[in-house]
Amino acid sequence: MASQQRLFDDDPAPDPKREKSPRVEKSYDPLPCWKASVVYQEGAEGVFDYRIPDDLLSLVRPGQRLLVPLGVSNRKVGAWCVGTSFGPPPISAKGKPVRLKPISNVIDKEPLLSPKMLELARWLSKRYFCPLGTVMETILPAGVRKQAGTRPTTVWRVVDNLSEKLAQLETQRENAKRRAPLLTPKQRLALDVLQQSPEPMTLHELARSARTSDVPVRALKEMGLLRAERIRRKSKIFEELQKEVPRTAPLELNADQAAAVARITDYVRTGTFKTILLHGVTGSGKTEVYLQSIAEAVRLGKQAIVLVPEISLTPQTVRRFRQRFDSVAVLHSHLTDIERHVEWRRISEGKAQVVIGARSAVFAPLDRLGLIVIDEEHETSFKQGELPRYHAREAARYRAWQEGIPLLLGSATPSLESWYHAQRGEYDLISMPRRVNNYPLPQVSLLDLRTSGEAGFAHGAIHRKLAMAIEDALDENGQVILFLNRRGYSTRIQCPRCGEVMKCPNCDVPLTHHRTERAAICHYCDYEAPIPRRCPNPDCRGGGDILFSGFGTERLEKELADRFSAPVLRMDMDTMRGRGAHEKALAAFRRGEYKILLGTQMIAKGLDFPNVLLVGVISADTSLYHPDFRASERTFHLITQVAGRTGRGERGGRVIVQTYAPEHPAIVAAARHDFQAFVAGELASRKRVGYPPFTELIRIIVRGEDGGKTESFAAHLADRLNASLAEAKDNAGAPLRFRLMGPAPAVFPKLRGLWRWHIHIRSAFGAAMRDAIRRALAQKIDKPDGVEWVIDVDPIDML
DNA sequence: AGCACGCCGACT
DNA sequence: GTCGGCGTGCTC
Repeated sequence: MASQQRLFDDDPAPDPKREKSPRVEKSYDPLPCWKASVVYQEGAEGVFDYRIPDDLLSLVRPGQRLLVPLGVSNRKVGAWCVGTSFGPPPISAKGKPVRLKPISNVIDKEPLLSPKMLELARWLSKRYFCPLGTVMETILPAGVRKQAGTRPTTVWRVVDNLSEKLAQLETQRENAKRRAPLLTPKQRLALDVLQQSPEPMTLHELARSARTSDVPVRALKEMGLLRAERIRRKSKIFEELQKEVPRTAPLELNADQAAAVARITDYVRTGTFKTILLHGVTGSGKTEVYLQSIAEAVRLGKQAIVLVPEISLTPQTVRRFRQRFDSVAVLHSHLTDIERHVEWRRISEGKAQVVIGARSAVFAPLDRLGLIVIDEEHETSFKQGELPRYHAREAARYRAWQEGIPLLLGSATPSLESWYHAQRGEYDLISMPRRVNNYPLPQVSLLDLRTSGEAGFAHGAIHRKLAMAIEDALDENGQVILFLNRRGYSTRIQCPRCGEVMKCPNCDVPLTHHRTERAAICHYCDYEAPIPRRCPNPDCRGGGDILFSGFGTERLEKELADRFSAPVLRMDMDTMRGRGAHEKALAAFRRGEYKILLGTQMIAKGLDFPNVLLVGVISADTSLYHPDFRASERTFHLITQVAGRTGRGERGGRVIVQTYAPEHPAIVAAARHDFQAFVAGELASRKRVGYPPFTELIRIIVRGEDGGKTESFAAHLADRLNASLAEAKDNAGAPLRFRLMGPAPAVFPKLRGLWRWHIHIRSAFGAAMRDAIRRALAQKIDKPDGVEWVIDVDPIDML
């Protein structure tokens, strides 16, 4: 402490805090060493390097999670190893070499993500503006991360130098002049059992296998003949056997299907990256094409991923795959953490031939991939609505490219994006324009609500002609599906005198009257308010009853019950809460316990009931006038998909579509089953206005409690982006074109109590646009408190 | 996300 | 003068 001696009285007293870190640091010797590059599981963004200490050198590999010290306190945090290298430490911003801290420990013994999955993660991170650590956390299911269904256990094996050890003990025994043999018969037996066992055992297991108590086993342990090992063991549920499903033979293919399978398997056999768009009308037998194409991949010793929309991932779908393949793994959001962990392990151990699942199953850790299939590829549920806002179709394309394998996209109504690429010859197009068994597509008639003679919905949601058709279908002992994409009872609660509509205080959207809940409910934030008796507006306090108008499924259900004697099943988010409710309801409908099925989106797709003779669309226009450039496309998809739910048996089927816009191209085309006409018109109009698929689109949403702060920050962001885009344009060798619009108030300017502004950027030069945005965001952004913002690349939700 | 640093006002 | 308020910025 001599150095702390004070030379002058006015010298500052030595600061004890400084003692530990002397002002003059010993210069750090930047010797090259083994380094691990990591990204943190949460917290700071960016890649950081750590020194790999010698004792961990053989244990650390990319794709593993590590425990590393962070910050001055060196608290231990989880991090993903994204690379290892030998070399000098990196240079800090101040120009000095960084003093690398050593890794504390490994979390996983083995890498959880392969180098290829790491590459995929890097690509996702860049493309969707998402921190790499967050992407890694998404790729690995939560159940695996938490090692759900396993617990740490001590297991024992026989020591390696057993004979030596025994000889030693024998000598001791002789020296002690003990007459009894070294090991009792029970001990001898237990030791033999453990020696024979390929796996180490717990003390309890060993005692049981040797048909004895734990006394002899403990004795062996005391003698030092057993060696302990700490491992994570799977709990019972993990060992649960996969249900045996009776095998069925492949169906006979028609000419279209056979040709499709031949084309697809050609790419599978040669191992060629190619995106194939399988355009097959509803009921054309696309699933059988998937099954037989996958069967070929399996014959070649390869594996397949099948992505389906969450909603159609029913036990029936899964059973169809289980009937054809020995080992099918299933991944979807309704699994428990443990179930998902079980499936993931089976997959990563190479035991699954086919993985079927929703969006995130695109990350299934298969290493002999031969084919990826995306069914209903136009479905918007393949886009994740939160960080990372990836599209499974794009992630799948990247994987297919990585592996050199085909990606098969199937749909009756392909997305405009995929169709456009097929038109340009970038994707292979395979058409199946006929239904299996040559069943005709159902006849679709439009019911013009403007001229139907009954003004609006005043007399109910079901018009005379539709009601008659329902009667006919029921008379023939058939079933009916009615589609109405609105939950609740009445969609508008209004004062008859002042006209005030009851709105959500957090979201500024009209509240929906829900009868069962006896409340006015906001469909965006779940705000609930009691139904007022009279107008709550103090200036009005008007007389007369509150006016309820607009139809939801709840009200339609009541109308059906009043008008028809047939049993009615309602399926929407309100009636289908809880695990398995969906499957149960559909099974009951299949058994014929219900004659009429009415519901929202969730009944529009995938259902296959041969006895459905009539499909009714209550209001085709609901989705048509959204201020969203995809409104037409969505409407077309919906009507086509719903219509496809009938005519799936020998008895045929018909469709009635109630609409106020019977001339709208999307509705006309859907009624004629004319996809070609629809896309031709829609593509032309997208081209005219410069929207996808002719440009790529990026949306930036700014949200905040304070409307003014939110708006001004959005404006600041837009300025910054504009500057960066302009710079990119100037520096480019070729002419680039970017269009930035906004900031403008979002379609719902206030949601969940937050004001919302958005900015849209479009360009045919997607990569250049993303680069320019990346540069704009690389600099520090002074974001006011209480304001948040997100980037959505290729957004689906434009509201 | 946590933690230190630092620049301002209230108090011994 | 010193304590502590929390805004700012860094973490290998």
